[in-house]
Amino acid sequence: MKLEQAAKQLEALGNPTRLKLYRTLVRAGETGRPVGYLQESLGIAASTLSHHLHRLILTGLVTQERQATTLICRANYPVMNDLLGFLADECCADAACGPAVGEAAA
Amino acid sequence: MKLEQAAKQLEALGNPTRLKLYRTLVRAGETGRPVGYLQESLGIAASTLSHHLHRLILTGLVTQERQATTLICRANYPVMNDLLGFLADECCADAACGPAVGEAAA
DNA sequence: CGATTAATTCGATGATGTTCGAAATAGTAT
DNA sequence: ATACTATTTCGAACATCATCGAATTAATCG
Repeated sequence: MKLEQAAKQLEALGNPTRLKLYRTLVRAGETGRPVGYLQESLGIAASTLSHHLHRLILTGLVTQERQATTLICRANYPVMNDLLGFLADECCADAACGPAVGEAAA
Repeated sequence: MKLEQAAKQLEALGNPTRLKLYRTLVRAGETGRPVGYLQESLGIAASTLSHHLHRLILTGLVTQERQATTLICRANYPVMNDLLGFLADECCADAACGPAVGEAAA
């Protein structure tokens, strides 16, 4: 059931700390950011960050790759596009919506 | 801070029951749906539905209008479009994303 | 191997969320 | 006013979440 998956991803983004975290990664692009950088950047305990990262990774919104001792985190853009598509599809299934939103699902 | 507002809306949609509820309203269009209809449709206790509706209304995603003894609920499309715009903006601020998503923010 | 750096897991605590049934409220019609 | 329908609020039980510090694991380098 696709709805369950979408709900999990929305819930993952529906926390201010995680949304900031995700935004940071999205803005970082393909380069990604090391966990340590994110921790300093957000100013939270390493264990708390690890917890939030884990949740984002579980939903597929974020990926990790090791580089020696540091872990590089990256936003998973296709997953976000799927989520936007789901929302746009739901939004425009039967109803008239704002301009151009339907395009996101294409 | 716009991010806090977006996080609240995402959290509101990030629960399977509420996402189903919201989807039903979105598909109903401007006609909307009475609370009683939604309750039967979702098969949950009236008090539970009322709780979820309240959360959606607090974030601005849903509106209500009285018609005699029944309350008509409607999806608030502009709010959803703002949310999609926020996500698309974040997504495409510095990074290359999938096709056409940038259009959702226009 | 031993030391060092980077990040996660563990364990605990307080806060918040989900759900229900029962009781209360809002609105209408007789 | 009374009765009736539609919905919300209340109170409670159980589950999940957010956060931290301390202890642990993973990976490299001397």
